[in-house]
Amino acid sequence: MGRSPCCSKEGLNRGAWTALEDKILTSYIHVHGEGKWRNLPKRAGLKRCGKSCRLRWLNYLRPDIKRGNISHDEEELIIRLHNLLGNRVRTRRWSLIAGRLPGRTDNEIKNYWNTTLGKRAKAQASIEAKTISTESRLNEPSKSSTKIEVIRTKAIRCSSKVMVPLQPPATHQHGQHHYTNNNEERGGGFSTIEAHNGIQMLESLYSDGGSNLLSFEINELLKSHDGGEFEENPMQQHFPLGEAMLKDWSTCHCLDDNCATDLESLAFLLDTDEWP
DNA sequence: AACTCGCACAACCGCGGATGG
DNA sequence: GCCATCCGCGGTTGTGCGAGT
Repeated sequence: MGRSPCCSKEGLNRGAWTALEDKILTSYIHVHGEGKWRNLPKRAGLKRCGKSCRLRWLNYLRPDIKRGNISHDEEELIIRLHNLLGNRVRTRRWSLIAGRLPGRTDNEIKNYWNTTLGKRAKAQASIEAKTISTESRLNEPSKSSTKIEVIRTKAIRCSSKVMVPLQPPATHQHGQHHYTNNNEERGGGFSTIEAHNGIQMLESLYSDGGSNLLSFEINELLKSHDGGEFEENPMQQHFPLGEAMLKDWSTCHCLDDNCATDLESLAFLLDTDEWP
């Protein structure tokens, strides 16, 4: 049977939107409101696909869109919510996260995760893998003859030299894309990876003592998932957010600016090429 | 100055759920 | 219940821009 395409692609504009197209779309929506995306281009006189119009409006033209860099608070919220929702396959993950961040779009958050936070997650995963590999090698010297592929990373050397604070890590410079709390730092203080299921995560969210997550719609989250059970989340290995960590974060004493100094030095160690 | 590379973000694409006839 | 259509989501791609060489 197959699906018919959302629109004929012939004769339609593609790529970047022009100022005139933006103006036409904005004016049309102001008059007629959102919705009916399929017919909107024809009615508005735009040579665009309806989906393209919808995307342009939702991600860029909407008046309540908040432009600018993701703040530290927003970033933490994204991470926490991603850990909560990241294992939920096709259950409006990004849109749910975006719903907790006024003025932010799901596309923006998704991009931010893919470009920034996701990389930190991967880096963290490599650190953990290397740490586990090293520890197991030390614990089992008789197996030294076995060829184990070890990826040498700067980070693992760092983890062996720098005692990672028990406190959760500090903040970054706002608005400059100058982050000092990359994920290596964030996860480094936890030598073990706590595997939480979603309910535990939710409980920890509710115990966070004052953040706006207190108003998190647990039922809304659960009702869209069959039985409310969470699958195993590989990302939780990347962001080992234990309950204690979440609680510590919620108290926000970790967010003092003066905490950033140690983490900046840690970041320097992670970045340096002087490791053998 | 010219070129390369990496990053950030806007936009596109395909799929699945919801809905109505 | 079946089918067609619309809407919305996540994954991916394309592109502009700044930094580095």
